[in-house]
Amino acid sequence: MTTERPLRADARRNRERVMLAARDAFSANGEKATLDDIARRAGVGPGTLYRHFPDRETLLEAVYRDEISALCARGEALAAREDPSEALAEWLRMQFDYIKARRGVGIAVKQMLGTDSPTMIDCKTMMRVAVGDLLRRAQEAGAIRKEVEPDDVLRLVHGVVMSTEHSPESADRLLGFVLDGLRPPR
Amino acid sequence: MTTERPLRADARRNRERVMLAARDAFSANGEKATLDDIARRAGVGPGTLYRHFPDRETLLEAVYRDEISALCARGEALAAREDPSEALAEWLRMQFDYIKARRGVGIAVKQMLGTDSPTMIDCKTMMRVAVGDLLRRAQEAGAIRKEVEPDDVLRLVHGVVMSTEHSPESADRLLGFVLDGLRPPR
DNA sequence: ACACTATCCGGAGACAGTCTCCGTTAATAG
DNA sequence: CTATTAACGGAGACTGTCTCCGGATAGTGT
Repeated sequence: MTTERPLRADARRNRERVMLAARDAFSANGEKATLDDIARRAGVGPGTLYRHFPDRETLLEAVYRDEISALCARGEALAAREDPSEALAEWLRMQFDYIKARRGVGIAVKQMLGTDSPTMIDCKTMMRVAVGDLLRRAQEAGAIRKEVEPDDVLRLVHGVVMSTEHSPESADRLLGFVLDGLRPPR
Repeated sequence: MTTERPLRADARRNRERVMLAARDAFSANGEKATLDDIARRAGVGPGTLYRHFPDRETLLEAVYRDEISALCARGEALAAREDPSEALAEWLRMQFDYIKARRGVGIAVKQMLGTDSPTMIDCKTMMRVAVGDLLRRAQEAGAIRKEVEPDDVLRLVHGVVMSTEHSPESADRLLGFVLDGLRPPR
């Protein structure tokens, strides 16, 4: 067990600042935001940034994790809905909105999606749990095929989101087709 | 009209070499292949590489265009098949194989998919034509909904390919769902 | 309030990759 | 064979990533 000392006040503050600046920079400039620039915007030196986040990837992961976590939390709130099919669809739509708003983050994360870092595994797990719940309800209501798995849904929606990145107007249309494909063959 | 002088023999040869080296490097190392390294592998100086391809993007586009072109040619051959539904499915499967083999190229291209460079527009057009033909036949055979457009198919398959990049075993499964979603609601 | 020290800050700079400039080489025309 | 000029290739400017360490400061004990 490593002794978990709490961060010093200034350290915590700086860490927070960097993450905010990074979130904005990645959202706006996508993957080509420079780290030194993020440090400058955050009002800290490059050294400080790199101490908190050893490399580009770590910083990106931290930002991404925050966002995913928020997304999953909103998913839980939806679980209470009466119509399970609509709840699932609504959650998927939320993901679209997220990607639209944080376009750059998505792209940047995409590049390192293969890396099985603990953070990434965490994110995937969070997502799986969130969608799993909504999916199960929709299946029990007979709106979705029994053999569909949480990962299937995640991958499909992820795929549609990615491929409609530059043509958002067709996103709903495609999502519609995909959802139709998941319904039980009557 | 710019006078189109034919390339000098050595220039043509070097250009070819660079493209080969680039294709291999991108396939293997993905987006992080360095251009100077590609030049070295191709047996030319960096200056030569940059004269033929002013920047990273141009080189990538050239490689990509070649591959897409080959893919479309193979699509035409499929158009002769008897079963149009199967021909379409087969072509989509070919795309999977391509991406699997040239993983890095795909990733790298993804990052600049927004750029509406002439080359990219060309590639999209080629693809649209290729899939349009197969799609129309499948629709006439009643295997696919009438309202589905070529772009829908391209985006969907592109999405599935992207999102199963790291879990190829589920690609067929997902493609199956997607195709089901495109079939006429009976 | 004061001093002490573990912790943290920040910027100079090492290193790597992208791309340019220009003197040299060699393909092609006459 | 010579002249012309397209093309070569490497030295190096520039930019972004990341490291190192002297100086500053929050937190702690007195």
